[in-house]
Amino acid sequence: MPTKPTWTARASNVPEEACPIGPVVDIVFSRWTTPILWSLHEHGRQRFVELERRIGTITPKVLTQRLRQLERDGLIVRTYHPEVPPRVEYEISDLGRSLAPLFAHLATWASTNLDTVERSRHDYDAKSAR
Amino acid sequence: MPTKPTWTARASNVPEEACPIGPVVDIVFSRWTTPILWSLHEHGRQRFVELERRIGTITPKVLTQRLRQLERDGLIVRTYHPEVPPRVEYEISDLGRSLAPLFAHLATWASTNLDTVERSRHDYDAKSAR
DNA sequence: CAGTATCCGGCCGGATACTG
DNA sequence: CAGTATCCGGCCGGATACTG
Repeated sequence: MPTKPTWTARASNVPEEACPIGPVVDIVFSRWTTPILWSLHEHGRQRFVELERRIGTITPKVLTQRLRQLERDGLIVRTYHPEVPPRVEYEISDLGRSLAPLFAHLATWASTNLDTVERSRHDYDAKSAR
Repeated sequence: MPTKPTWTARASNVPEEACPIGPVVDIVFSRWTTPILWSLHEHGRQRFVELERRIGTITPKVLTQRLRQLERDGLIVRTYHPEVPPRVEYEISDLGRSLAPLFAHLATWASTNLDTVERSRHDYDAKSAR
């Protein structure tokens, strides 16, 4: 859980000025969580290696860390099948699924405004150059 | 711009499996951006020190970095008044303001589900302990 | 298969001091 | 006031090798 301590500290230091969405951002948008949740939501229940391959550039160590975090937060469910070789399946939970509209909202904002951001960056860099 | 290279790299390596909300997450939810945008949205145009005090635990160096990033992305507007002493004002842009519904959505999700996350964590930790 | 163990580099953010 | 310059520690994530 990457930046959580930061938010928590800030919230406790200056409670009245705390950004109300701080804690939830740490839960939902910490690193690798969106591709993992997205993959689980799109392609359903998956094994460890499937997720690993689908995400592409994540290492097993980090994937394990993120999956544990998401499981602890209740956003995914891990099922262990005691077979040989072992089989483990991950699926999105109801709580995780409840994020779908939010993600859709974000995707909509992106498709509408991402090119505006791009243009802004371009203009800013052009001005800085001269 | 903190984790951007990561997302970009992943997207270019495995385009077909890329999480579509990756890039926008880096823009909107990179560190300190939500409290800055929130403060600017709630309290209107503010000077550097006002923001610094309101956010509470951020250092000037980091605040400058984040403000520059947000300005470059077009989410805020910086106005420099050439006086002595200098006066600089920051305000949220139309593009930044367009994030308000999204933030509201996030706040709603948080108020509905944050205690579920808390309970899940508690249960998980209790199980791990034994 | 589904991870764990170790090592390691880079980067980010904090602290501190200074400036036009 | 609104920053910049420097230094520095910690942490996170990647690479690699290994295991029940």
